[in-house]
Amino acid sequence: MGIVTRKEKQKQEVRSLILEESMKLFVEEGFSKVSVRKIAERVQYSPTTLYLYFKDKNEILFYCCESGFKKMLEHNIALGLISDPIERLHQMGVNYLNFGLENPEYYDLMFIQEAPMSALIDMGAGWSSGDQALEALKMIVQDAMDKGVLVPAKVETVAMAVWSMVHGLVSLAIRQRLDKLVPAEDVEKTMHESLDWLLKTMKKA
Amino acid sequence: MGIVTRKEKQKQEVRSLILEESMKLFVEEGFSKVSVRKIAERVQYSPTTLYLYFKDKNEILFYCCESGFKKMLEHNIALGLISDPIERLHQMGVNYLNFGLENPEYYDLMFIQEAPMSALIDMGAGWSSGDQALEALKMIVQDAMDKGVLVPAKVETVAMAVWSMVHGLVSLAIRQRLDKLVPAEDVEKTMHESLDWLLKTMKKA
DNA sequence: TTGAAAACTTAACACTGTTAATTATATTTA
DNA sequence: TAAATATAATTAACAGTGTTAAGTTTTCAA
Repeated sequence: MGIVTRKEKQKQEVRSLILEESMKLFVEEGFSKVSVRKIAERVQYSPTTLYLYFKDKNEILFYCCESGFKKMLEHNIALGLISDPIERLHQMGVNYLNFGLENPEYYDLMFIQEAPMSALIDMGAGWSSGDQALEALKMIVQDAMDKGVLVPAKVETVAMAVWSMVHGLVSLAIRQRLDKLVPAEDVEKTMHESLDWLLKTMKKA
Repeated sequence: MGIVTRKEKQKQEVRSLILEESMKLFVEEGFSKVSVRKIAERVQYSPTTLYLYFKDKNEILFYCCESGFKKMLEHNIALGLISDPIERLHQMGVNYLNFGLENPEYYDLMFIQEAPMSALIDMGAGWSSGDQALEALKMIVQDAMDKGVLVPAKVETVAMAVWSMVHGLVSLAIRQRLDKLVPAEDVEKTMHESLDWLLKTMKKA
């Protein structure tokens, strides 16, 4: 349990502190409006110290996304209880919409911003919790086909369609593009109607 | 012919010049990497002069979007020839995907960036060409229902679903999120398959 | 030709992400 | 315990950003 591991632990604590405070700031003010100096002030370190723990601002953001995915997975824990795959898929979609609308800044970071992905590419690392969520989606689709409640098709194709649809809804809503289609006060309701429509439509008659 | 109108015309020319060069730069390098100073250098004016023609950088971007929509509408001129509404809707979707994939930076400006919309809100102005495109979409959906090839539903709901789906596909692709679902080289093909799937699925049996 | 109005530029402010060089703080060795 | 070393954190600086206020040049009418 040498001294080396204790130091390692301290280092991890500083890292976590930076990530926590960064996340708070990102959610409060949005990625682009948060500067390294602002984060540094919050964690009571000099701005340049952050560069000893992270390669750059993008990398900080990237690690924040991981916690966003965990938050998202929490929304889905109760999902396993639903046996009907279509119903489960539907609830998953509802959760997705709710997560996006309730945490627009999180959602922005995770799915709209360019930065996290370029950080990922620079690092050659994986996207573990993100991949996990996608696997869950694919499994439900597969299950639905196996149980014969969905017209057979390539799993990836259908999964992509469903994901794109809910992502499209959330990201257009977040960027205020959906007000162009229906009055602002009806946006949320219509989003859910669109999701309902899709699920009803794709369900095997 | 008054001198006042000639001056007005000159002013418009400078405006157009700024917009043209800005658009080129935005497409070449992406919005966030283009600075006011870079634009100014291209148009051979001092940076501050741009502020005599536009309120701020966002407003420049906003006016650039208009030309993006015109570009998009061009993709759709041949559409009127297709009589089957589902087929027409399908082709519209294909055009949308192609436009997005061929002009990712344009697409980014028009549908992903936050800036143009906040400029619009500041101005209290409309989104004329954008609205136009959405009207076209709604009309096709309406037409399809009238002709009985689509299960009746609220037009806005279906239009939102379709738009969200294609937007979701393009925006996830642009941000490299779809590589997480299928190998990068299969992304484009699978996107089209997803669109095909949606159209086939929603078509009244 | 003078005076006013329009067009444009220079200088500056308060920021940004990031790097190199420097100082302070622990830890290890003699 | 004192000196040497390695680690951690800082200061100073660079080159850039959007934007504003003040000053200058140009254009045009009286």
